[in-house]
Amino acid sequence: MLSVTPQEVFDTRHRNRDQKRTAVLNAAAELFLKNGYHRTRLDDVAESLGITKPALYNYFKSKHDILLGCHMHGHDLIDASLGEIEEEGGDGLDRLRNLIRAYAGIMTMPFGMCLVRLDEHELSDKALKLVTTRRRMVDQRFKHYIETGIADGSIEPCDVRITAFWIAGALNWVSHWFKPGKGLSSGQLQEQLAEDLTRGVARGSRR
Amino acid sequence: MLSVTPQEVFDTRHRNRDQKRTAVLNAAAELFLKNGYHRTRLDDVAESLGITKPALYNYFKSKHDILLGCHMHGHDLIDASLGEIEEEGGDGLDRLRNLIRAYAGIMTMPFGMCLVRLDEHELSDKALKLVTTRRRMVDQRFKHYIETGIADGSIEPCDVRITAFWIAGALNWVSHWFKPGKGLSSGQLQEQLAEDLTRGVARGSRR
Amino acid sequence: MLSVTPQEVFDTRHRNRDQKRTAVLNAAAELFLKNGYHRTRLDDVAESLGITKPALYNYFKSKHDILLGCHMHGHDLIDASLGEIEEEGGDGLDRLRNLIRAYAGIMTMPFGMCLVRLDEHELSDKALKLVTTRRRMVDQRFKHYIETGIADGSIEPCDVRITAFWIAGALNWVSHWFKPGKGLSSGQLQEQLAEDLTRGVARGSRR
Amino acid sequence: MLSVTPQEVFDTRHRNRDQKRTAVLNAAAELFLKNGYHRTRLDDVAESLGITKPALYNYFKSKHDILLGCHMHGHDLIDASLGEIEEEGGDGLDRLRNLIRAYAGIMTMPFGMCLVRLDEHELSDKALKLVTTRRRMVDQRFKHYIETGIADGSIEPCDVRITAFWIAGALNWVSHWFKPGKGLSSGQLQEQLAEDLTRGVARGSRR
DNA sequence: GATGAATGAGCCTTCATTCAT
DNA sequence: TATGAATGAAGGCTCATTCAT
Repeated sequence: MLSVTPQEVFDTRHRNRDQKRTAVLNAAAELFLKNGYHRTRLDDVAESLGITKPALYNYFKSKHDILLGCHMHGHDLIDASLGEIEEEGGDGLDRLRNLIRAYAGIMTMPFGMCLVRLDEHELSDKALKLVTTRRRMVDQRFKHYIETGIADGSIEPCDVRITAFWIAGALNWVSHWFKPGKGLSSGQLQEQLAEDLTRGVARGSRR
Repeated sequence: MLSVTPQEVFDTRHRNRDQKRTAVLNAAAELFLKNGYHRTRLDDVAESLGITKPALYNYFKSKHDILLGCHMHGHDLIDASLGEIEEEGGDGLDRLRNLIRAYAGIMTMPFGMCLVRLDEHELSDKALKLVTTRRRMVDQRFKHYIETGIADGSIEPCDVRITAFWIAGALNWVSHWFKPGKGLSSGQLQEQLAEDLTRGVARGSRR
Repeated sequence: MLSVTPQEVFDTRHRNRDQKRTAVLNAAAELFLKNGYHRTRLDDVAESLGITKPALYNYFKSKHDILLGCHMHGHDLIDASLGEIEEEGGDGLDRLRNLIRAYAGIMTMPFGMCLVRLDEHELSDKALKLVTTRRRMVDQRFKHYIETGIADGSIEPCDVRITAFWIAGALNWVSHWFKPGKGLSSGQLQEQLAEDLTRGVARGSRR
Repeated sequence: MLSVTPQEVFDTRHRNRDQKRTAVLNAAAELFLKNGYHRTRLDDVAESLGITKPALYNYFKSKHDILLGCHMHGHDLIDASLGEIEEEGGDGLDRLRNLIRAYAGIMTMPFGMCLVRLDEHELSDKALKLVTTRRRMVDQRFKHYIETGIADGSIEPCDVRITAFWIAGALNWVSHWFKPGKGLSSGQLQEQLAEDLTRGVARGSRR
């Protein structure tokens, strides 16, 4: 949680530049998710921050750049999680479950949702390559843990690519239907999915 | 396969209206998926059909209306499948597997992909309601079959809502990664997913 | 009154061409007056006649041409009246009153209203010249009768141009406020105006 | 007279908004009257002000809105006159003559001409209601003064509605034929019409 | 750094007119 | 002659971006 509201960030003149950048991204992500990238005008973003449109250009060089920022921020969240999971160790199945937990959690947060719900066609070619690369890294991690699990016997042999995709898909979709404060909490959901999505995958699940 | 190319449909002045409407939708869906809704100009759609932009207005009353048409067409495909599945019968698990097969197949086809990959924010309020209603019907079907399976003992008791969502999510995501002619065929994928996504759900899957 | 409705005119194949032209003009005039020239599409005109748009081009070569037709028809009505008034004779004041009566009557009829209420800017240069010429003829007639009246002593000396214009203006304006079936009838209005507009003009009206 | 030309108003970035709004209206009114509303493109209006089309949208939200602005400005002129006339007092006939003078003057000015010569069908429904309401207020004033005059004996009894309409019509028509610098001046015209249009109306004008 | 104003580029939509049957 | 379909031409409006203060 921020200790100041996004508007307050802009209240004082000489506040940290990164803080302001983040405030812009937060405001933009919220509006992009609510109304779509195209239906969100920079005026809307600026207004929600209590500043004016041209001021945004002090922190981002274009609207596309803000969109890219949202994606990058989302991926930063994922990467942080990936690091923690590695540190925690365990066999392939353990790590897969930890990844599912972490990824599911991210999909309940605005920047995580951005990764799935915002139209990637709006990214510039260069930006798209960046995003695609990072996305592949995540896919790789899913595959890697599955392969690890197969190798160490914690996971039943399977088509790794398909399995990784359907698990990732099940998780990505969370960003479309999860509503905070309604139904399960984010934490409960993480546990549930870690369990449900690995039940048919874990060793011994096949008769 | 069509017996005529999209361009040929417009070769003769007087041809079946529905055929032309469908040709427009096909062309639009392809471009929307490839380049995004916004980056696709009506000129592009028209050009790919060998006609001029205003001619499109003989078949659709706006660009938004074409988008809605894509969604409706996708849902028509789903609804047709839903009918067939009902006719086929079986216990809850059988039906769920049939639904997964059918739905996975649809997600490998352009109009199915449209349902997932095109930004719904571009739909008018009225159109969005239409789409949302039909989408809920599909969600309901997933839940219904799971409940049926629990009742008839073919499926282990579980959180129906969550289970329906993660299965649907795994399937929807197919529209993002499936590339025809690369890897598994659509048919193979359907079988694989029908098996994989129910393994942890079917009776006896829990020790 | 027509003995057939406009739609019926087009029912039989080989009806008089002029009859069809007139039917088109009637329909167009009504719509032009009701909705304005620009807001009236040729589709609307065609629909009100029970035919299709391209059929109109058998009788008029453009929408502008239809507009010109309305103007010409209106002026034909005036010219016919002018002829009758000349035949009737009388002194300048008598003729002026007859002119007022006739002109007021025409201003209560659709084609008369067209002359005043339709935007002349839509006429082509050539058409505008035609219309302007005929309009000047009418103005001339007003002036001529006033001059005649001054010469023969039936009308008090005055600024002929101004007088002609204000009388014509008073009459033209009828086309904006006259509603058939409400208030005075067209005939009563003609008498009233013939009296009112000449009271301050006739000999002896100045003390 | 303006102390700056219309173009100069837009020379500096930060100048009184109202001044710019008025400059837009002036430019638009001139072009609308000269070429008609439809044949005037916003590009034309912008060009005549030395700015570009979208800049107009800083001051008006649509082309229709500019048209409405012209009408409103015209009515503001009238309303200002109506206030002065009331202050000046006099009997019904005096006031009617003052009204004729003022109204005739307004009909020689661009914004006054707009009220009569621009096609009201281009106004939105809402705007049309606004305009119609104000127009009725003016009509009411004509009627009111005539009634007052009849009551105080300065005007002969007559059909008030018809009389008001023909006087107003005679005046409105000024906007169609008056050319500044040709023939009578605006002031002379006002006097002439105040005299001419009341000669047959004033007490004692009927024998 | 911030802002009010202005711009450039683009695209949807309309509709009179024409074409092909 | 009549029509369904197609087109050419045009113009209003939006909005990300830049300019000038």
